Amino acid sequence: MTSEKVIGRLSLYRRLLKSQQALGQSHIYSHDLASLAGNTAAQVRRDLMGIGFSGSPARGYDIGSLIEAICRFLDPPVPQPIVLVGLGNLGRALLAYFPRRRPHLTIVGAFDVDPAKVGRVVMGCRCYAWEDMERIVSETGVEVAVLAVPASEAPAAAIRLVRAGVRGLLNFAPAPLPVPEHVHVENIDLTMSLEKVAFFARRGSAAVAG
Amino acid sequence: MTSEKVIGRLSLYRRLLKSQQALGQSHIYSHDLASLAGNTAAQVRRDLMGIGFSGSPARGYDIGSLIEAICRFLDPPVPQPIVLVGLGNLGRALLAYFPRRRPHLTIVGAFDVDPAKVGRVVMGCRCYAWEDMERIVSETGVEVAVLAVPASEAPAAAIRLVRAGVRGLLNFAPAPLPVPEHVHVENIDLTMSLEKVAFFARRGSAAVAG
DNA sequence: GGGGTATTGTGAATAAAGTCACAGCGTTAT
DNA sequence: ATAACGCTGTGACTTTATTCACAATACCCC
Repeated sequence: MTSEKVIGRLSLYRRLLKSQQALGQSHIYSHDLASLAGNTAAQVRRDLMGIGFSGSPARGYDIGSLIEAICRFLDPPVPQPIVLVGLGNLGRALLAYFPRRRPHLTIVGAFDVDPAKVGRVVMGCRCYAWEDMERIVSETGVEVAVLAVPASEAPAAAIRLVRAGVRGLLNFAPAPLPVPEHVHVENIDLTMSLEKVAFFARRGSAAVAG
Repeated sequence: MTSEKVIGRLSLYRRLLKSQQALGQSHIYSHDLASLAGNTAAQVRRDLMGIGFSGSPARGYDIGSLIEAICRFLDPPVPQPIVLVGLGNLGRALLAYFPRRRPHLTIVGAFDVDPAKVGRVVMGCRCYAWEDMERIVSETGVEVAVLAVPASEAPAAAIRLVRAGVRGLLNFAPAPLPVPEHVHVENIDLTMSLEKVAFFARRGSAAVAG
């Protein structure tokens, strides 16, 4: 009932709600949230039903308490540290992209094979030695890693991370990761996405995908 | 029958097949391709059925002709030019990531609001003036754009691109794009993906998503 | 206060995606 | 030759995801 897709949409709803809140709105209808999120009112209502949140027929949903409810549901009870593996162009862009200190998800360090990068602080994030990865990850209890290394390095890095206790990987390398059942892998395959867009741009198709 | 997801998997199959080919293999079984792709043999067979490709019961699929068949299906008949909009950290990383000259999809230029970047060549790609976007895009017949601008700029940029003839957008900005029906938008929402991974890392769930 | 209105919450229906399972067949071994 | 094997191609089925549609509800206006 709380599948992969629902989690993604809840995260999206939260961000949209925050931006509406910043605009001064206090309530929102399923219909309006749906049009911001690019889906249907029925889906919004069902998703919110899934986390047990109720609105009022007259005012819709209270934005403040809805954000709070989504946070309670999505966020870890205690802040969750994350590491970035690979400080190439993409790794640096990701550091710049993610706010230095998200409330509950913080990138606490980076690793790179290049010894020249070790010890340096890039975008406010310190780079540690490649060999120390297992030790640091397991000592600090990191359970989520972002993999931004070349495809050839990705499988080996994933194995090392999993051995050190990682249970979730955000993988930008176009390579299958040989991880055990209990590890969640989210692949972001840029080439695939670009090819999909190019394909559908030629067809007259309308779609919005996460 | 040839849905969004199938297209994504075909693109993935092609890459996996190419790498197997580079390793010297000439044939592959649905079972083996599935394990590379992280799905099931039945799904591989059904996907290939969708593009009308047949293998042999004894040898499986001929890798060379399968790649060719996927190319015929996925690739544009004539090379397709692409523009990158936004030359910040992420834009530069994307230029570095995509091979300078993919066979059928080539990034032919970039745009940025920053006048200091205009005229420069970054990662082998020339940056043009922000104001010239409509003109250049429509004159060169570009139909696909990669949006790597801040969320606040994305909707306006999307509108301008669509007006200039763009029919497909790869959008990295966490903002809904107000585009007409016929324009295909593929959203890559990094924050959402990271939150999903963090969420499932705490559960004991196994999944692979594109 | 009472009727009208617009919205929520949700069971039921529909659609989409993925899996099963088996007939058919080329290959190989005997 | 012929039998046995293991794969593909595919109809039927299962599961998952989404939409429909409507009763229940809170509010507003008169």
